[in-house]
Amino acid sequence: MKYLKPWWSDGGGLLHLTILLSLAGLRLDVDLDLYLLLPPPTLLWDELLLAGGPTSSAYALSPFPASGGWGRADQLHPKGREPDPEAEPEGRLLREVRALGVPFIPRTRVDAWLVHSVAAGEADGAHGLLGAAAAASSAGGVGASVDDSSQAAPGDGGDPRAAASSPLAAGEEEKAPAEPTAQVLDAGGHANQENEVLRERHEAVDHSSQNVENEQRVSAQEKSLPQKNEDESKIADKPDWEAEKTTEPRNERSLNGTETAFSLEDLFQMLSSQPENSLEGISLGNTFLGSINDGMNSSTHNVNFSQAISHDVNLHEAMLLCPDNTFRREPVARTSQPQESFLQLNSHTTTPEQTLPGTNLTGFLPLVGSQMRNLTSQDLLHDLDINIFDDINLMSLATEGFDPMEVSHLFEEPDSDSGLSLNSSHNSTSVTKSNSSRSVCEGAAGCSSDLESLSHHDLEGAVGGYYPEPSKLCHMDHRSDSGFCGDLAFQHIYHNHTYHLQPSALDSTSRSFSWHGKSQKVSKYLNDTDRNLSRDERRAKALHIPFSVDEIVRMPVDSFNNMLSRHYLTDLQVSLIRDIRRRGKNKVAAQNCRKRKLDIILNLEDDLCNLQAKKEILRRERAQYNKAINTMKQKLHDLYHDIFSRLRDDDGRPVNPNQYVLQCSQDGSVLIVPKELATSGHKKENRKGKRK
DNA sequence: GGTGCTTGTCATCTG
DNA sequence: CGCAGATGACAAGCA
Repeated sequence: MKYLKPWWSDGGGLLHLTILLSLAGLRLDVDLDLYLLLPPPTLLWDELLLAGGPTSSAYALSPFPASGGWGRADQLHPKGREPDPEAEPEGRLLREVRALGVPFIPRTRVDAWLVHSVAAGEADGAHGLLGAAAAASSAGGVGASVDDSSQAAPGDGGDPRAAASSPLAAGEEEKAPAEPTAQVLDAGGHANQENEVLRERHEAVDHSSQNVENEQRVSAQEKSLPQKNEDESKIADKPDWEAEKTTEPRNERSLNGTETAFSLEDLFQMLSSQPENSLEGISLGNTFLGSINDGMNSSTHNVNFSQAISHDVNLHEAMLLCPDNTFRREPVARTSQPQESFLQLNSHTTTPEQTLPGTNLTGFLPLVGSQMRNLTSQDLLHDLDINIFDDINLMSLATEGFDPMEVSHLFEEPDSDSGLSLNSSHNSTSVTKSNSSRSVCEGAAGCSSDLESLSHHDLEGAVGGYYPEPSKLCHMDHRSDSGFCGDLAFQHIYHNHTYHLQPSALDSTSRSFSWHGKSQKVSKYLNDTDRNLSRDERRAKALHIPFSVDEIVRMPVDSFNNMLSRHYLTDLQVSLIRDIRRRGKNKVAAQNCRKRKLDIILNLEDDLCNLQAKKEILRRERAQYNKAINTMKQKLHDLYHDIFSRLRDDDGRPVNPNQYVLQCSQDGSVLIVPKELATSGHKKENRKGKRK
């Protein structure tokens, strides 16, 4: 049995924690006790271990072992029983952190992991961070360095810091083998160990292909996991989009693990190198959007910053897949903490019930990555819809004149309108802002202490305006479940990014518009201007409608109604939205109608030309026929007189054509008949014909 | 300023 | 009956 070393076991861990917290300037009013109370996110792997699955040799990664060291979670915290934080070494950490007066205390596992990652990465270099990140991504999202068996076992009561070696050393010796991703990430120095671990796993699952490539085995293992693990089978039962998010990213990370490590390190180097403006130093717009663009352009190098911070997803997954769910808070408690709204907004990749409670502001970094890791091509579009812009909101908060005290104040005062101060932050603490980042911030600055203010920011993002009366505008149901909030956030944030397009642009955009593909909105949004807004757009801006006009118009009926029902909108807003939709629909209908009318007119003109041509042809034919008829009449007349000129009666005198007519009988003989008889005979024949 | 065209909007009809 | 689309009529904007 091998145990993982606690991240704080590194002597520099706490120092780096302090550094990070200081440079971040954040105070996230963390209840570390709660954080420490959370059961380890390793139950997934514990389940695998207990099930004798392929991870039987995997290390359980837990940042919350009872002994203060990384250890087997099942030995650390019996399922369903929460450890006493004060009785555990973590309490010392908490006390030390508090004693240092650090304004930032990780509240959540994500925070802790983030801090830990930075600490490990700075202490160990890129590799340490890489290993931690890899382990985090692989073993349930908790970055960890693997200690050898000599490390203090859980529950032995040893001081983890005293017993710990550097995470790097531990990581160098034994990379967290909980998932192949870690080996892929650290393939440089641990090929043998990787193979060993993989071999063990394959033996455990009686896998036939032991000689295949590591990647092949990795993929095979990953494919076999859902079949052997009950928890993962739940993932398979999820909808496709959800299943993809829970399964695909592993391959993604495996493929891009190296880039992930670099990006992650770069991220935190930026953090470290710019203490005062650390968060601003992260060119969110560039990094984030760059990742988006990369993801859209290429599926191979798409994940930059996003992937680097994506490991938290496994933390999510591991926690979410925790069978006993002891770490979850009750929904009531969840709703009682407004700051969790951000979590809910950020947890779309999971089911509403799977949201990670307590994820605070710092959680947005990994969460961004969690959604971005899949954003390779098509998935990017969908994930953008649901998740990314939520994260933009959060990250933009960091880049937009981020005032840590203000933010902490936001978190402390859920009902205040302090979220609106984010507007003022545009010209307050922000040193320099690129246009792009500013656009992002304006469009998606949705981080506030409560959902209401969040919605206001989203409104701002949607309409690019301000909030003269924020409390009267859009209201979001933060009392509803997290899924609601997630979807809500997805909707209004997603709406942000086509909003200021000119009608033509909107039209052109909307033609390629897909409810599952909105990546264009990112770049469109960056070019956002208030110029040439239509009347409805201005109206929407005035009322802070959190949706784009184009979207309001083009949204399917069901989606439209669903959208209205899911948002707390004033009657005025609803009325305006319906008017916008009606006018937009009618505008399109009028355009279609006119086009159709023009088409009809053109068709009629064409028909008229064709008919005139046909008429002319017929007229000419008629003239020709009449001419032929006249010719034949003339010939017949000539022939008639020629015949009579040659006829002689019994006396040898010429026959008068005025008294006689030629009559052809049925047998072909020609008779000379007096006209009286001929006319009477014709009458009789006519009568017979009429009788017949 | 008048004119014709385009476009948006409203009212009404239609399926 | 409600709704979305179609369409006639009107007005505004523009060249």
